[in-house]
Amino acid sequence: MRTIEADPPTDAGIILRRLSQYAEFSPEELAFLIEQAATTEKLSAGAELIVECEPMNRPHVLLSGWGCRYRTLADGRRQIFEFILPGDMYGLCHRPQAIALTNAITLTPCVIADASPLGEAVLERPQDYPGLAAACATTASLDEAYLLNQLMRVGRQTAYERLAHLFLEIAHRLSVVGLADGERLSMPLTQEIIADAMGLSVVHLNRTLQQLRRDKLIEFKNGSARILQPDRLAAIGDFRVPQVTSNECVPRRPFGGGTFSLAD
Amino acid sequence: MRTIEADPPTDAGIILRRLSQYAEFSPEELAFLIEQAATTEKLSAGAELIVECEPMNRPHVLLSGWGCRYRTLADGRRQIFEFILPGDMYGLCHRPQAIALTNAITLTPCVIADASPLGEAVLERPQDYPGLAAACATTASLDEAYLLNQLMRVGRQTAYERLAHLFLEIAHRLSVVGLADGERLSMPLTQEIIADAMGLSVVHLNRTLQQLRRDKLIEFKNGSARILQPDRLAAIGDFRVPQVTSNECVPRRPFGGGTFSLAD
DNA sequence: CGTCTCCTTGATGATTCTCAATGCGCGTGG
DNA sequence: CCACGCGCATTGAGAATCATCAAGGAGACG
Repeated sequence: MRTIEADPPTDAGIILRRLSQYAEFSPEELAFLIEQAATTEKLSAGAELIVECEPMNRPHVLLSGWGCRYRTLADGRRQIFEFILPGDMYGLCHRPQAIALTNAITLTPCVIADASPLGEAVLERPQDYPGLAAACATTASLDEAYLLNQLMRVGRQTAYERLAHLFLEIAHRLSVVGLADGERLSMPLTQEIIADAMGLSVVHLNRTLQQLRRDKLIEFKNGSARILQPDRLAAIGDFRVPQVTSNECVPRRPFGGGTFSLAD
Repeated sequence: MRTIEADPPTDAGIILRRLSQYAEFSPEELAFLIEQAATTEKLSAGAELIVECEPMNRPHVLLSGWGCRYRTLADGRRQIFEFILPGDMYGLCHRPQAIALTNAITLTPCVIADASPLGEAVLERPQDYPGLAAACATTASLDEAYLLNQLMRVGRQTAYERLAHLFLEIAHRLSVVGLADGERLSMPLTQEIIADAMGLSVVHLNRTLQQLRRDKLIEFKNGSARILQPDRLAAIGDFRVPQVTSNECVPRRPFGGGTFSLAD
């Protein structure tokens, strides 16, 4: 299941690409970040990243592939809480002796990097790494924002609306790390996975996806998706790009719906 | 809507009662904590605590009353993310210049205390206040655990199961601060509020509550509830007491269902 | 060529929502 | 004191959403 790989394979840049969105880094911080991708590990799909109720060990960065955090009920029903996308960190927690609140697994073959030094720097000596600390705090807040979005979708939106919102959110997250252009994005999830994330049955999810395709809103083709009408999707799913740090912020207005460009 | 009150009215002890569950405090930390309840403020029901998309200002502690975090869709559908109970903190964020991801309001008349010094101590000088920092980290993790529980309920449980789980969770949280004994707890929520939290319509919530009463699982009487059969409720809702720091932790087993006593 | 995974479809039923109306307690003002 | 309004709980009826069960098809792969 696990293969240690000493040579940095390709993507150390994805960490930079991601985190440099959220703060300015000193040259030392940059060097420190690049080092994080020194030791990487390849995982096949279905590998355990985090096990619920066990102590959290080292924080990691996902360099490529998709993962998710989830929990199951006693009878096997599964709820996926959030997807872990390339450039995301997982396993970082402020609390000492923290135990995991959820499971996490890989959904596709993945490459991960041990980010223990980064985690330690941010938690133990934030004053020495202000840029890194700020960037990690921002990613943590974004994670919370995605979790809240997820709850909003599952709690108060129809299946159709949920999917519109989900695909825009994923497209946006992927575009931040350069894995989605204006319309096309990679979408390696099976319908069962999407269903477990959206709180739907596979059958109903399948039919709702068909509806989206029939309405010419999204296309799917062997592992990738194409957002055909981002504006209509945004209106349907009431999607807005998450805003976590103070800049402008469009206040919520009924049916106003901030227009959304996948390019940004 | 707001009334400034200089004299500490009654409950400074609730902060201690809550936080001392999670860490040992030095005498200085204790004194520091007690000071937090010096300036309190009374709010009526429906008062805004946090406004989405606006910069977060000072962190607070809720001393009495209930609040919630929520967001609404463009057409008015509301999702309540979590309840804020006596002893809970809100408005604390690691990120500088953070903007609020959700709204928060009071659901009943409330008394709040400004916890800015506490927030500053924990965020800026955690090494000087190790106990406080650890306790706040733990409460933050518990908040995340409650949010995940909420998503689990709404995404994968039936209305009946959701309510069983919710009431046990609230009973447990209240018992931590001494506001619930083994079976009886205060329950000042309207059905509309519970419905918005559980992602249900008011009508269906009403009928599901009746079912719980008919099944002799819970009783409701003018603003308070009585848990009649905690074990059966725990089995129905698949409830387990949240475990956030490393001690023993019952691993998830199909239909094993850790038994649950409200007393602890 | 068989097997496996995943997607798709049809049929049926349960869950849940919406609309609309009624009842009940409580405070307020006449 | 009583009528009234208001917020909240409750009920009935009908419809939409969504789940379940079961089966078939398409593609990948050894």
